[in-house]
Amino acid sequence: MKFLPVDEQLQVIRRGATEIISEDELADRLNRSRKSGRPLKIKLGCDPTRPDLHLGHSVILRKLRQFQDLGHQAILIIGDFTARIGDPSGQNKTRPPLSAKEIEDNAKTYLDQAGKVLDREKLEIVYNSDWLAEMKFDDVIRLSSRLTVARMIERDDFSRRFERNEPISLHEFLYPLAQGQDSVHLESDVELGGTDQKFNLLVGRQLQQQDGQSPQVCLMTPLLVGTDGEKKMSKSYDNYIGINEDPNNMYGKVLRITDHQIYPWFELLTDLDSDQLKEMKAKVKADPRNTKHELARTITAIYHGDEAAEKARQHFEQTVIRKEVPDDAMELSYEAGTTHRLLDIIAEAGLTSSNGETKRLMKQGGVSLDENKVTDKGYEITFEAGQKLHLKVGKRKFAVLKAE
RNA sequence: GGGGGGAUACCAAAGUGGCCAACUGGGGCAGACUGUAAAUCUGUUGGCGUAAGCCUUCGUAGGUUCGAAUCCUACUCCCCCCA
Repeated sequence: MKFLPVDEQLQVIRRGATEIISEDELADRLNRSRKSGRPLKIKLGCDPTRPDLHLGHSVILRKLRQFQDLGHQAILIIGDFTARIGDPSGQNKTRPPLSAKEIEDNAKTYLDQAGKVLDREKLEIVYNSDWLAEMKFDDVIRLSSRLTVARMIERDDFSRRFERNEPISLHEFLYPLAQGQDSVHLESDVELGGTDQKFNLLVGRQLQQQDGQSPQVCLMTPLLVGTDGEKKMSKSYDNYIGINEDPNNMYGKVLRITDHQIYPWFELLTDLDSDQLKEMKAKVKADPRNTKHELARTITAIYHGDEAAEKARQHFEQTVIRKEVPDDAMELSYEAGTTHRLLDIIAEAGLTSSNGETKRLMKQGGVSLDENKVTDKGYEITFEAGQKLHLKVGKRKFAVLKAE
């Protein structure tokens, strides 16, 4: 394996990274790896508790991919054992432990989705139950003696919970130790994580050092701000864009972000090089509208391909800008001469979750037939042969009613 | 082991016998507006029903009462203080 010159590698690695502890050590390792021809071991742990990946997760996965492309060995740890604890980082609640079956299913889903970002062929996948489950109580005691309570509770997620009288279970203290033990076991050279992982990553460093290994380099990426423009992207805030999301939704959701997010998203979610990024920065200012569309298209194309991205753009223009019924709207057929209540048609098509909701929408002007709002709850349609009606329910649900 | 506090809809949080399907805020949804699915303003936010009305919901199970989220009993879970 031939490696790029160290400074070129560093340039790629640095992109979008918040902090590297430390860069000198990293350069040093890259140098040695280049000389010996041995790739670095890059560790990323994943938590198989919530299997649906979103663009927020993709930031760190993309970073791992970059290391792969530079010729290094990416190791993805499925935290099947640590998932039984639940990472307390940034949490204000104890997480409920999962069953073995749930973890297994989640891990599979996770890999399917992560495979869209990573090079699966070159990826090493390990399960941390392989070594953590083997540890004796004795080993656990020795491990937990390495960190003091004071150090633990100075973390703000713990101290905050402590101050607010929220419960902290004792086993949560073991999480960073377990994660650190992973690094010791794998003898990792670099560990990746979000900025919220700093404490955990540093524990890995400390444990390696105490075990006579050279401590891993810690690389942190920023937490991606979600579609609400405020909080980090997360499923529980419902401000996320899933990796598996269909192209139309993906495109539309990207377009929803605030203007000042456009640039960071380019930086963290796309492959533009530093020159292109610089150009983008200027573009965002000059023409936010089109630049945002470009962002939406780029991101959608990464996960669904160019063609789907282009279709998504058209879909958006059609439905949101021109407020027309999209070409791919569901079609419902009715026998000519029959009469149906619109309420029932909507219910049968599953466009709303209850008749109450449909009535509410009607009252608010959210239901229309061929561009005409229907506000009468008892509205009935008698179909004539060959008739075609465009039904719109809410902002994004469409159907074409046909009479045969 | 002892003492105290708590559990309300998606989340937070009022309500302490009828006016409670339950104040308010956040979130969601819709309308107007917009380059936008952003921001803003307005409305709306358990189910069935054209409607009158009915049904389900305030930790769980019983009870008191014409009537309970509200009172009583038991249970489950959580938090704090002292040890």
